[in-house]
Amino acid sequence: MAFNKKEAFTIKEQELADFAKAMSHPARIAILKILAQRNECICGDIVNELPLAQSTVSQHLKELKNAGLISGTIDGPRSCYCINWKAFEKFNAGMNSLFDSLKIKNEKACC
Amino acid sequence: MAFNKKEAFTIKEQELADFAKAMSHPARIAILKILAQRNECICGDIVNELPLAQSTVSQHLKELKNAGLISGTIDGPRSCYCINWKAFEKFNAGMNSLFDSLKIKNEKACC
DNA sequence: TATCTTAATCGTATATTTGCGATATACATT
DNA sequence: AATGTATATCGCAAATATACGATTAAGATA
Repeated sequence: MAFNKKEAFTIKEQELADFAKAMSHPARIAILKILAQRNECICGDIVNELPLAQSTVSQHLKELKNAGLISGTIDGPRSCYCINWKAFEKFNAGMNSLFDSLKIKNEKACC
Repeated sequence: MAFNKKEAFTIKEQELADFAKAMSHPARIAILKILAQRNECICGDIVNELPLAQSTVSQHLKELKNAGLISGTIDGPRSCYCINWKAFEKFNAGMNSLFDSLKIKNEKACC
């Protein structure tokens, strides 16, 4: 019964939801934080910083990459990841367009 | 084996992730959009606007409420929901503090 | 009181996510 | 060539999320 109804919504709604989903786990927030704090690209040092197995971290990195929030390049035997800054700007823009109307009408809210 | 490792991360990381999770489904984005566009509180008209069963919508509303993104009050036989504007400000602040460092160092990114 | 309307909750089926160990792959080093 | 190191992927188990119909509860109306 639990068929996927996600495609019944607009592309914009789905995109915003996908962004949010990519950030919906503390491990992935932590990864983004690490990437943001170090200005050089990081490979598997991330694994050492997190309380998770290597395979699990790799999986989280893959999800962030699929969502477009980070990009990764292979550098010899290791991988290098960076934040995709433009993706976050897009996310921000989507959020703003969602709530712009609210900012104006906010004072009329009843609960 | 898939024990919940979420509590191994910081409170801030968990809070940001919880926010994101609440918005990680297009139906919930759509609900927020409806609440933002109408400046008066909405009850179950939301159900009519969405391609989902009443029980499913109710479940999504509950999740948004648990996450603190909306508030709801009972008005006779119906329920009235509103966006919790302060919650979104907090979310925004959390996002900004996550990426402030990146804004400065961005030009050094290597991939 | 009997009935209707609105919305929450329960029970259930299915889908997706999370996490790990094991394995595979790819480059480096000896 | 053999070994070591770094990472991705596979396969599996457990946990969570999604969705719906049925039921319940509470207020409104006949």
